Amino acid sequence: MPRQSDPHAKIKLLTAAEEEFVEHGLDRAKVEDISARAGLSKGAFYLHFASKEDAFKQLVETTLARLAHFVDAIPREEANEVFEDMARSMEFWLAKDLEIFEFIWQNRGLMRLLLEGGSSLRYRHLMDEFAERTRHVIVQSIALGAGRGFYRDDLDSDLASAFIAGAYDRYARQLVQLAKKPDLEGALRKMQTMVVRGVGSDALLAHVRPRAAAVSGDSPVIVPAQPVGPTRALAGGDR
Amino acid sequence: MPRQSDPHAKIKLLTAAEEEFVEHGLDRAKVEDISARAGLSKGAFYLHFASKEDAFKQLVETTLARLAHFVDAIPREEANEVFEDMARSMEFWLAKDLEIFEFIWQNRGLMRLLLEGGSSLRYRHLMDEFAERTRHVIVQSIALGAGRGFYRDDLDSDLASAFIAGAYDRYARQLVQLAKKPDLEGALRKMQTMVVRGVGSDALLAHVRPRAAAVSGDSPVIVPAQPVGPTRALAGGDR
DNA sequence: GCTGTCAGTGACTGGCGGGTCAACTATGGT
DNA sequence: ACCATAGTTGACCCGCCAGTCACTGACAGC
Repeated sequence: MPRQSDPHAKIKLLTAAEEEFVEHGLDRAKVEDISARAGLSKGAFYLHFASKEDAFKQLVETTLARLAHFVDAIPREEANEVFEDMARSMEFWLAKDLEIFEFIWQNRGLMRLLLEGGSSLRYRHLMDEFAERTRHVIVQSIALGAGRGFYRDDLDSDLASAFIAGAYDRYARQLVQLAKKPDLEGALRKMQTMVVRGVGSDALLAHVRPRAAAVSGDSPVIVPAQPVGPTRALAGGDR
Repeated sequence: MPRQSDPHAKIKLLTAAEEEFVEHGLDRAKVEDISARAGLSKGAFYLHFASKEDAFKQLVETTLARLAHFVDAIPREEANEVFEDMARSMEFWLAKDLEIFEFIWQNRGLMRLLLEGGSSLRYRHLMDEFAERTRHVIVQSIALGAGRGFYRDDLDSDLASAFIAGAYDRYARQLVQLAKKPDLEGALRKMQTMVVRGVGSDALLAHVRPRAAAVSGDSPVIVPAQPVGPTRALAGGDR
């Protein structure tokens, strides 16, 4: 049994590959550069991966799988009776959001690549699949909340989902660009407040920042600079 | 003066190029395929464009310039006194949104490419520039509205902008995927309602779907199927 | 009809980079 | 020491495609 293979080789290659993909996108990342960055040769790369795309797929699939794991857990937990209580329900969702966005932060390089689409059009389906799967979980999860009068009854479900998804989606896109980790919990709490104001029933709304806002705790920032208006739609429309 | 050039050649090439770019992305679109689709030869392509990227830049730049035109017009129009009246102000914004989304619909092929990032990472800056420019216009435009008490004073401006931009951004992404043109005005009106509920002051809120919803006109759809909940973030998936 | 010009052509070139493999090297067993 | 085995290397091969250019032929003017 002569010569042992470097047990870290594959990990080093995956790390290097992620960095190169994030920097240049799938198409323009070069296998030579990936192996060089890992301190190995081109040949070594092909000992561990069938092709450049194979490495990419492994990266993306494992990341999305781990992300999906958080989502898949929801239906089970939701059978719980906490959902009879709106306040506790909101806390549950907040905790879920926090878990998910924490993961996004930790994997911000790859997530940025996926969200910004540097993975060439042929890989959109991976993201789409994940999205569809998530949507399905959400639909069944939330049916409960709907029955419990959590939401306004005059909503257009397509638009409301665009509305909610858009807000969190955009925050995710913003997050992966940051250099320093922000106060995730505070941000998600505020986001939840705005979303609930937008689509929640009056009953649910009562559980959100009960009355006046500026009491003490988590600094409701008053910012005259860059106020907000009903446009900015579009593209990277904001920072 | 021998031989006239086909006056439609460049237009045919641009059209074909747009289609190929939309289908395959910048990197994988082939100049041969573009010219073939235009019914011309590869050589003809290079009579009109310095390179493949040149054609791409021309397409993107002209489209973004036309889009920016709508946005740039806002500050001038906003000097108007309609902005003293909240209801008229909302109608103004709605009209603007409609104009912009109408344009997006008409150019959905290219917009899809830009939003989904099939243009290789090196062209993000074009979109980013546009976004930054838009942001600037919005900031100065809305400063007015803030002074007039249009918005809640406990907003975190970064998050509120993510919230608003996200909603419209997501709707744009959804729109460019559709095969059939939806009722844009109805959709944007509902979106505005949700957004205003999320960030508007109580005063502004009073101008939105005054009281109960289901009166007559624009069908407030009640949809038990796929209800909506505070999740779906993320990529197409939303929280 | 003849000629000069120039839009348009498409075979060809060059190089880039994904993927291969014969040679090389480190290691453990005898 | 020497061999057998398996990990590692990087020069090489080759397909692909952006970009070139000598050539073709349509057309205007005479």
